[in-house]
Amino acid sequence: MSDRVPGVMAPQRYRHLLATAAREFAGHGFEQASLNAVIRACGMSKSSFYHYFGSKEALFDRVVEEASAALARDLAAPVPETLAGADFWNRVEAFMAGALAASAKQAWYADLGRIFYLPDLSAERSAALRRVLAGVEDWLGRVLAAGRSCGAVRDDLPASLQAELVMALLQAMDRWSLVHMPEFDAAALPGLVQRQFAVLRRLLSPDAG
Amino acid sequence: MSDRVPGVMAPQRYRHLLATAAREFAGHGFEQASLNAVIRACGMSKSSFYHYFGSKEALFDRVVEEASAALARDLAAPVPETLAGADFWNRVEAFMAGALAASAKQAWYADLGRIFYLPDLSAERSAALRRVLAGVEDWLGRVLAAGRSCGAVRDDLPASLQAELVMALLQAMDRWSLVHMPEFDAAALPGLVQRQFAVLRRLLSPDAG
DNA sequence: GTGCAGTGGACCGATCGGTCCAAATTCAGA
DNA sequence: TCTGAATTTGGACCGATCGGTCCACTGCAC
Repeated sequence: MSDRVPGVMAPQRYRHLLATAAREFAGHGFEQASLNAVIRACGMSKSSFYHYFGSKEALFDRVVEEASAALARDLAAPVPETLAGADFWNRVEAFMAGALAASAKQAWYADLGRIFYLPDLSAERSAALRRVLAGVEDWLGRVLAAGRSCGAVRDDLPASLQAELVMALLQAMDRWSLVHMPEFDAAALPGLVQRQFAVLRRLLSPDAG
Repeated sequence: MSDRVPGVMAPQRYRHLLATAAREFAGHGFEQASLNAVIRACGMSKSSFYHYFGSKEALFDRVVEEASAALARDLAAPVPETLAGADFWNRVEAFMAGALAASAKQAWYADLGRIFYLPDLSAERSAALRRVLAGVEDWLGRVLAAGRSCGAVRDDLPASLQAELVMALLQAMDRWSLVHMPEFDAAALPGLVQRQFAVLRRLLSPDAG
């Protein structure tokens, strides 16, 4: 009956470990996160952990890999070049709405978000995180290029700067929402999200809208 | 000849200690910063340090206090309400140019900047940092209010969100500049700074400019 | 039985912030 | 100039925590 496979953890313990680790890493960053705390919370002993993972870094990499893979699976990010056209901004908005809905559904995804843009310092240690960051950066860069190609995105600033600004704005909105959301009633929420999207659009659109 | 005052460190040693600590805190955040590394770098022993400071936290507080006091002295931030008027944006731009010039002059100020917006986690420990953050937040809020009162700043988003977005943008520009500045020749620099300011203005101005 | 995946837990060396005390240094009063 | 108190210092030491190692013991499969 048991689905045990040698060298592989039982699925539910594995999920529990990764979720606990994700929370810990998201909350404290890689260096400050306590591996001891994670395995303690999972009722796991040191030797058991090190039987399956080579190091704290390996656990971090696994968390990043699994979470980003799941997110990519759920998100179905469009090929950037297909966004170009007259309704560039409508397509972007549609994707963002979908992304927002998906990420609100899974705490797992929020942890991944906090992992990959809160602590710049953690990135240096994890090849997996660097890979994911590079992937997002590349995708965003191509989206911006597509927007420029159809006149929907202004070109008076370096694209790399625009990408950094977009990431910063999204992160700031996220952070603000976490803190101030409870103050707003649910009815005002869709309008707020829409106005937040409008901020991005205003930032990137050429002057003569 | 010696200007020794009981219970007070010799001025140059004091400055060296604070500067070293500022760099360490800015680079690693409060928790991850190594007090041992700081005093080692200053050729100071544990007991000497603890003779003058009660704790690592006290050192952090002192760094924040001294740096922010020096910055406030150099900056001469205008009373927000005096910015209101037809040339709100010109006044803001003038102030920002002055602030940029002042902060570029002193490495000390850059460290303070990194200290107070990179690690949200460090803020919880230091009353001094919380106080400075609250002061900046309050000042920025009043600037935004002044801008609204004269129609220079849009009011379709919560002011607290606008403040957070402004901080995020400034930080992102800062970070981007640190990385990408070397790629641009000095001639292109003033135009770039101007366009970065234009980004802020575009973010905050009402649609019908 | 025998072998091996899996586990508990003692243990390691390093680093952390912080304490303590005795020696060194400084300085005032005689 | 000597002396005694106060200030300042070096450095051993403390308990805790860290990531990581090691080994003996379990329990199941063949």
